[in-house]
Amino acid sequence: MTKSLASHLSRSVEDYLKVIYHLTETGESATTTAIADALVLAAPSVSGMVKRLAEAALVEHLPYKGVRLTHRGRRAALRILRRHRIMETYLVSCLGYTWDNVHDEAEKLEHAVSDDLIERMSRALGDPHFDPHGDPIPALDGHIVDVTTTPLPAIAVGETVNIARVGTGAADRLRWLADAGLVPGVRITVLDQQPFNGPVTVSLDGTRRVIGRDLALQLLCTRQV
Amino acid sequence: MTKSLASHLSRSVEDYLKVIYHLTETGESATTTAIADALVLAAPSVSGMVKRLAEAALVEHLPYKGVRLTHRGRRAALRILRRHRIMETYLVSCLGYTWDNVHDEAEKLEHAVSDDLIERMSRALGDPHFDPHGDPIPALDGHIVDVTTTPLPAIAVGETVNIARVGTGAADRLRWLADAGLVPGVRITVLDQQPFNGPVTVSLDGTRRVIGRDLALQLLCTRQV
DNA sequence: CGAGTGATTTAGTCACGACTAACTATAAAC
DNA sequence: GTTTATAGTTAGTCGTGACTAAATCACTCG
Repeated sequence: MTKSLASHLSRSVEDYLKVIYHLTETGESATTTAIADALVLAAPSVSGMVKRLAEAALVEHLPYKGVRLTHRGRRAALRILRRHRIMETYLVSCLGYTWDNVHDEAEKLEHAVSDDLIERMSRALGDPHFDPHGDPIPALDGHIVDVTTTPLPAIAVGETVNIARVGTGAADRLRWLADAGLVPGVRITVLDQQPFNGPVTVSLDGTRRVIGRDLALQLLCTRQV
Repeated sequence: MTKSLASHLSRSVEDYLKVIYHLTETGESATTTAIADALVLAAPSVSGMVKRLAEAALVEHLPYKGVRLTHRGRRAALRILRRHRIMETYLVSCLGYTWDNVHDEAEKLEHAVSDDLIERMSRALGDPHFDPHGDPIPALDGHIVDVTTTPLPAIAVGETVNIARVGTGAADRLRWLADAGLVPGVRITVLDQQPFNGPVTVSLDGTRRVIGRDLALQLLCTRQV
């Protein structure tokens, strides 16, 4: 029974929380400018909103230092993340979207759908734990699995790994990867690692793929299985 | 220099257009108070918005008289109506909603979904022409079919008709009707019409149903097969 | 025809969430 | 340790879209 006191958070507030969560999750600190950059807003707008978020007890603000989500803020952020990822998965699995064009649609819908609808979608999908990009879907209780992955360039030649996750949202890159068959779930063997940030060569279903450094860094792999 | 437009109408503007369309469609005149009542707003709020809508050339405003949609306003309203009805149909057909609880969800989503998504949903449904309540779904070009219906109390005893449409959105009434099997598409024969606004008795698949006056008025029927 | 009533509009506020301009804190450079 | 660049904050404004209070229009009734 979710008595979300934050009965209703505005669209903007949800966007801020999502960005703050993402920044802290990826190790960056959630500074005013980092948030402003991510949301494409002017810094003073962020300063103002941060103050309101702090008043609403969604973040703790250390002036001139940055912000940290409170427990409530984190719960709210995870709820939005769940919506976003379930939505993306649903659009891809049930409505023929491709993983490179779901993001924008999900971005708008995550603020509009009810909890009920999200749970219906989740059920229709068999309650998945990962979205099409391999990102973990937070559970209803806020629990989110933490998969340890290794970027492809750090995998030794000869090793066989699974692609677990793709760390980019850029549509053109995603399209290229999909065309090459390099999607979460597939198994690849590293055939060659060129030095000096050179490309990686892998074998996928017996065929060779050469992957540039930038892209290879976005392919996050797991060793087990 | 109020230019604004087409590109994106705000959520509020869309709601106003929808209500104005609905009012004029059902024969009522779209006066300030009628709009205010429908949207549960204070009259001055409506006055203000009507002015803005008129500046944006979405409505024509005859002060103290009421408002009429312009061609552009009508097109915009029909686009939203299409979204709403496709959405309702999709939620019922694909996500297990019942016709009495789709309205609110569709109400929020109609403002957030892209045209692309709506068309995907429409295709997934086989491009339906009617929503679960029997309301016609406007086509992409704005064309909307006009089905001539007769309220059940005006059908003569002995006549057999089809229920084409249900003219209420009230969840409790819809639930009762669904339980009784009185949904769009079914064929019924009028067995009795009590005078003085009394109930109507019909036969549905050989079983009898007695329907109170209020509800019977909401059942809009067609005679042709 | 004038008074009254109800619908409508104007006037003035408020909250939200963006912006620019200008000020201040922190940290790095000499 | 002062200077300076950069990041952050304050102050003030704007647009949207709601509100209340007060004025105004239109129509009906005596």
